[in-house]
Amino acid sequence: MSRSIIIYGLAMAALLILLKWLEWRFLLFDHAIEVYSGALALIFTGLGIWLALKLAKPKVQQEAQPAPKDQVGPPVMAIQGQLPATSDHAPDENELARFGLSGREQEVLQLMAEGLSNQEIADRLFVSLNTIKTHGSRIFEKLDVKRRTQAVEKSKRLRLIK
Amino acid sequence: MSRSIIIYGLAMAALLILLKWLEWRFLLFDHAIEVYSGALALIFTGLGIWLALKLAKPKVQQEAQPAPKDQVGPPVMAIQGQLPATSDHAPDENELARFGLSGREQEVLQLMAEGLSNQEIADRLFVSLNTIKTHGSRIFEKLDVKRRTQAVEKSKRLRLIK
DNA sequence: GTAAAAATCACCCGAAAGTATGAAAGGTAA
DNA sequence: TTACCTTTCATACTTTCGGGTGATTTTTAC
Repeated sequence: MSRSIIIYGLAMAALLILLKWLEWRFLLFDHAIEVYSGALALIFTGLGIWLALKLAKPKVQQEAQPAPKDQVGPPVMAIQGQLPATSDHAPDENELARFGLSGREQEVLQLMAEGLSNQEIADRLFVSLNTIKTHGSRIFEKLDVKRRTQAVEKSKRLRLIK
Repeated sequence: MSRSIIIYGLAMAALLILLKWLEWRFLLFDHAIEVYSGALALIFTGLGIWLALKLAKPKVQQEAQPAPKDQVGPPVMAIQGQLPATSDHAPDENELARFGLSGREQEVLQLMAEGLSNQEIADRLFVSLNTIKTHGSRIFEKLDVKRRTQAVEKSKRLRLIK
């Protein structure tokens, strides 16, 4: 993205230099300025379109390698050795340990992932709403996310929960 | 869309006229041409961006509507058994049609699933927060859920989104 | 060209989520 | 016993979500 801006700047500089050259080259023309203007306008319109598409496109940025969906092959060999044979629906213990989620926190996270509200989770676990909020904050902190939706996305992607 | 092009044409004309006026007004400056060029470049870059945003909007999805005919063939069992012939990362068109989500709604839903807040989605799609809220309400209504977490859970389970 | 659908935006308001801070009880290990 | 962790709960506060309503503009379909 920032690269696009740099490229844009370079293109702008190059075109202005080109303009300068044209100015010197064809100074004779009376209406050169109009031609220049039109060409400039068209060129930079195109540049703008390109820029807009560049900037509007980038959608997903992955900051972590999604855990391979299949336990096949000789995986990239995790950060700290691992035993691959995890079942399809069992949380990855090693990944889990990486974030240090306590048992209760995992429970809450699981229920969050199922779409329950904090109040519903509190009722389900027979604790107060405030307690769930506290757990929630801890979870977000440990997973380094800001919202429950992010926590769910990340924990599912990393197979922390089923 | 065609109106956008007309507006673009008019804007270009107006700006060239403005340029002509500036030329007459400040002809004294030696480096006026550079200033003009820079201003023109910036203005038309902006115009290009605007144009791109206007024109590039309805470029992808759409035409997801032609399936009101409920060919209730294979869908329901798609949860885990064998997903229909669709690729692993492509939404299930049949399921999708069942809920009648529009193109924009699918986009918003996808971003919700990635953990973005309404404000972030609004920024990403270059629309207002209120618009995203409206889309959200429609999505929840169509999916028959109450919260975004539920919408994400359900749509992922039914493979409405990747 | 008109009608319908989709997309956009606004305002209000209550509910839910999340932050910050503090604290108390119980279990565990050094 | 002390130190630490987990779990529980509370109050106060800010932010985000989501419902309801109404509206305009743009696109698409006929």
